[in-house]
Order: sequence, then C-alpha cells, then structure tokens
Amino acid sequence: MSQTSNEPVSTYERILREAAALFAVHGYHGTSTRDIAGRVGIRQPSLFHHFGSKHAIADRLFEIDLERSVRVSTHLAEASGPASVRLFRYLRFELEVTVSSPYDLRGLYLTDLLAEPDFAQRQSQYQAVLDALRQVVVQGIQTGEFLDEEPELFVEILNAVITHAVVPAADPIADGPQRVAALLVRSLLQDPGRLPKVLDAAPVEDLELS
Amino acid sequence: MSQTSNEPVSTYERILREAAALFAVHGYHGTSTRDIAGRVGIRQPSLFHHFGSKHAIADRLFEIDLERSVRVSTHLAEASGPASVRLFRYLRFELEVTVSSPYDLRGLYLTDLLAEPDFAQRQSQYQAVLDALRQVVVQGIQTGEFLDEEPELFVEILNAVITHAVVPAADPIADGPQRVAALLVRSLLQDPGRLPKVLDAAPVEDLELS
DNA sequence: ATTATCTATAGATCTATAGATAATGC
DNA sequence: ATTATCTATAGATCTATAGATAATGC
Repeated sequence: MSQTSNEPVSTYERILREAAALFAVHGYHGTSTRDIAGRVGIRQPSLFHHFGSKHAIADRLFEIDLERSVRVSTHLAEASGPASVRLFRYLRFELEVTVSSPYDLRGLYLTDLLAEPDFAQRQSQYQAVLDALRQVVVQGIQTGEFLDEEPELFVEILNAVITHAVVPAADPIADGPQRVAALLVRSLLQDPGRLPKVLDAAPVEDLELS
Repeated sequence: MSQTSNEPVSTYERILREAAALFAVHGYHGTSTRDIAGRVGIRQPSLFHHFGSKHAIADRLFEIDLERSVRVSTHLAEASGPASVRLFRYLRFELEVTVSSPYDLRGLYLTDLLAEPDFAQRQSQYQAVLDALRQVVVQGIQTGEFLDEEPELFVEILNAVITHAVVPAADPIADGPQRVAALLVRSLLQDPGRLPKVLDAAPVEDLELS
C-alpha cells in the first residue's frame, strides 16, 4: 500500500491515492469528497474538475484493480502446468500488488458497492476473477493436488485473505506475499510436503507485463 | 446469519437484526436510520424511542458480539491441552455463531468504526480477543504443533476468515464451521496428518454456557 | 487560450428533537 | 399512566453546479 516514491504526482493521481486510502479505512460511504479534497490539499469543488462524480473516482480505482486481476487470473486459469503452481503464482501476485501498489484498493470491496447499477461492468469483471480462481481450484481438486473439498469454500477463504487480510500493520512483514501465498497453497494441498516443489516451480515472474 | 425462528420478536430486537443485516451489506455509514426503520416497518424517528442514537445501535451489536468472543477466547487461551485443539474449538465456535446468530455482525468490522472515540471500550475488548488468539497461536508455535511462522501473520489470516469470509452465499455449505475451522487449523499444523487427532480431541461443546 | 483552482450556494440527504396521537397495561 | 408510534422540522451534513479568479502553456 501507498508505496512511497519521490516522483512528482499529478493532482488526478493524488486524488485517486488519497481516496483509496480513505476508502480503505472508512469505506466509500464513510468518506466524503471534502475528506478527499482535504488530504489532497484542494477545496472540495475542485475535485470535480478531475472527476465527474464521487462514483467516477471509485470506478477508476475499480478499473485499475480489476483490469489487472482479470488479465492475470484468466491467463493463469487457462495456462498449463500444475494448478498448485498456478494458484501460488496468482496469490503471490495479488498480495504483491496489494503491498506495493500506490493505491490501497481494499476499501472498494468492504461493502457491496459493486452491486450498485453504476458499477455493472466492474461487477462482471469481478465475477470473472472469481470464476478464474474457482477454475484453478477445481482443476487442482480434479488432479488430486488439492483436498477434495467444496471449491466454493476454498474460493471464499482465498478471496477473504487476498482482499481483506494482509493489513501489514505498522511494520510490514518481510516477504509477506511469498509467505502468505505459500501458506494458503499449503492449506489446500493434499500432501503439504509437496509445498517446496510447488514453490520451486513458480518462476520469479513479472506477470504485470504478460 | 439471521437464523429464522418463528418466535415473536420485539421491535427493539428487530431494529438490531435489521440494522446488522444492512451494515453487513452497505456498512455502517452506507446505512441510514431511515433504511433501518423502513425494514422494521416504522418511521425513522420512532427508532429513537428504542435507541438514543445510531451509534447506540452499533454499540449494542458490538457489545453482543464482543462479550461472547472475549469470554470464549480468553477462556481457551488460558486453558490447558494442545493449542491446536483449543484453536480449533475457538474457530469452530466463532464460525458457528456467525452462521447461527440472529445478528449478522460482520458489518461492524468492515471499516474502522471501532477507532471512533465513542467505541473506546469496544475497541479494547476487540484487542483482548486478538490478544487471546495470538496467545494460542504462539503457544502452538512454541510446542512445535504449528509452523514456525510470524504469529501476526497467522492471526491476520485467521481473523480475516472469521470476520469476513464464510459468506455462505445462497446455499450455505453443510457443516461449514466444522470444515472451515478444520482447514484453518490444518494450514497451521507442522504435521497436517495430525488433523484427525485434533478434531477427535475437540469436544462437542457448548462454549456458550461456559 | 486553456487548465486548474477558488467562493458561493442549490438541493438532497441525514441524524435527532419536539410535541401530538395512538396503543397497551394496570 | 405508560409505552410506542406518528408528523413536522431544525440543523448539520453531503454531492454537485455556476461562475469568478488565478496559473500555465503556447
């Protein structure tokens, strides 16, 4: 979250970053446009020069988050190779993004904001990500890599952790994404002793550019 | 959530139930007192005959949730026996409550509502629960039952799942609490093969009455 | 000339209070 | 008599618009 770089950042960007940070703590409805403007250092109406509405700010954040997640999750769901390795790669990637992105995007998914009609397109993108995640889980169950459990149950647990947890408190845990992703995959493995092999098979990748 | 019994329920109770259900979907700030009153079937100002303020509704829900969690978590943190068994009992208990309570209490923890000054007492109760959970995790790591990982990382994952996940969608998964609790404990075990022994050692308890 | 900000404010909420009216419990 | 509801509304927000002023880019 809020990776601190020292490059100058446009007002448009700062609005997105501060809005995301506030949404993560107080939720979309608990954050006023005045709050956002205050953190950016401009007056409340000046926000509307950059975004047509408060919804438009959230929509842009959803777009940033979901475009990437859809691309990576569907790519890995359709790729070949062990499901365990692909799941690990996906989880590590999402967690990596969470800790290193300039936007703290967790606040978008706290309440059922996506259910509002304005976000219909985003809602379907979100469903696509969950579908891809479910697909990988089902593949792993079918090959016997994963425990024979209700896939939906796994998907809910995995999704809860990637969207809500990893709130690395004051001092972020070193290698958090790698370790949390490993723990999660291990929890699904029929034979947790295979975990080292799964980790070895995962490339030091740059899925961002795929 | 919202267990359907057919006993008559007071307006006071119905306000708590409907408010909790709305908070879970839209968050505290995304729910107006008019929304709550509408679901209860009374006019908005009539709410204030039963509760002094909107905050008082949330506070009562926090109280219901935390009194129980503090009692059970501290009890299990201080009890004897394997940490894995106690952790399992605690997780199963919390998940059981989540699916069977008349109140859907998940909405309370979506945003940082507890940080507001009015909820200072609740905040400290919440910390007590996290402390007890951390204590059990640390005990399990020390005895070698659990993986030697950062305790905070485990606590965050466990807390994320018990407060956010287990959104049993349309059709609730049979035995969800038992199965999710088992999966979570298994994910911490140094030797996941010990899981059946852990499950066997957990009594068919009624912690509610402890 | 265009882009970004500002002040002022409209109009729609939202929480909570005041005080009248209806329902309920001795 | 007490408890629970209602209508009406005050006063504090909140989002968004209008139009003036300042800053920036050719």
